[in-house]
Amino acid sequence: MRSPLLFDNLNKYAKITEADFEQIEKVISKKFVKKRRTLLGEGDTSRYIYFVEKGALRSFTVDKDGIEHVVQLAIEDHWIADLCSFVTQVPGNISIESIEDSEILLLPYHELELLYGQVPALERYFRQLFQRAYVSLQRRFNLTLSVSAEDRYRQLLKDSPQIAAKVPLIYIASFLGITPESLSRIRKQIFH
Amino acid sequence: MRSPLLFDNLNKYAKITEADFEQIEKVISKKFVKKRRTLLGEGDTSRYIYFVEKGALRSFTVDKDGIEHVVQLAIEDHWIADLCSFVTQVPGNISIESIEDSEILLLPYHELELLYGQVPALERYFRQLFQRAYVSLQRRFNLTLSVSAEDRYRQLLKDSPQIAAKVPLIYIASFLGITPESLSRIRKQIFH
DNA sequence: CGTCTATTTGAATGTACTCAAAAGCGGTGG
DNA sequence: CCACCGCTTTTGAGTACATTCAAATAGACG
Repeated sequence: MRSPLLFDNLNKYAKITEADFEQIEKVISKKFVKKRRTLLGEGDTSRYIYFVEKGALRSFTVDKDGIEHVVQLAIEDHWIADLCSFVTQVPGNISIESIEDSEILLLPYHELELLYGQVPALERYFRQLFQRAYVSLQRRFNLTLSVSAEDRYRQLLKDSPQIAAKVPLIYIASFLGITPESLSRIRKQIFH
Repeated sequence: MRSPLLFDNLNKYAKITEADFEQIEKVISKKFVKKRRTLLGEGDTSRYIYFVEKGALRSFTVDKDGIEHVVQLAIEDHWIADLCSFVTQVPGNISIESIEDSEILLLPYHELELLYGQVPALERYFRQLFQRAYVSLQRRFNLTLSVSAEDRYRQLLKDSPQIAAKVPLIYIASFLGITPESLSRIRKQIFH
């Protein structure tokens, strides 16, 4: 269960000692998933928050017409969850699925709550994580309202080149709030 | 500085005793503002989080073409702030303005941080407030991507009839992410 | 190789936008 | 009290960007 990737990530935003990390490791489990596997279905309560060690995941909702809307795209070294369901521990309407074969760390809700008391630095880490989530969502929402689909795609290329490079077009289009056809045309435009 | 409205609001989500409330009251100040006054300008650092006792406020950003985008509409009994700037205490890009003559309570950042240590129930209250802010933003974003402008307006009529009733059309249109002209036509459609 | 999924292209359509201008509403000062 | 001014709402006409529907092509995987 040694995960240098997670250890370094935690230390990017908080000071987590080796002893702290051993505590954390005890409650984390690792999962290998194949491509296109559902980790969390609509109506499930999110028991875990997921840390991507390798691969890529997406979270999405399904609207009344059956159209999927990608809420989040997560690659290596990032967390993903239905935060709404995770923090409230009630059933949510977000699904989480692997985009490719992936390796994931699972951090369970109740154990995390207990750990907060034992490892204060961890609470700071997650409080900041939630703050960043809010701020980045607000920024993304703002972009969606104020700039064209093409500029939003250019922004994504700049902000998250790794995501733009490895995630299939259909999911990126959905994440940007446009159709795959539109993004295909935008790409053609940009790259001649 | 007695504010029964705030006292009741705090007790809706946490158990705040009379003694707790006296502590809180000490750091709160009250402000009367005329219509169309700026409380927080672009580039300011948000020293306060505002509680609306009476009237209505809006927060908004201005994009590169000078178009305003309403981020939040707040009436009586609601908080409003540039949460991004408030929690980080760095300059933000959100402005806050009164829509009509209003009475506002100001809760300052540093005093709130200190109070957290003395009144644990207050920390719980604000943690939950931030969580609700995140969840409601996610929901709004989702609606913007998945349903038509007309359905979004109908949703607003259902969720926040008081806002729909008293806030001028231009701000509601901006909040919904459409032009005033479009909302005017949608309204005509709905109300014959 | 065949099937399933993803991407690209074309053509027609539509929803909301821009621009322009008129009408309505409200507050202020002469 | 009325006239004026600024801001808001409405209406009209033309437009643009992204959508839908349909179908062909390309890739991935067993």
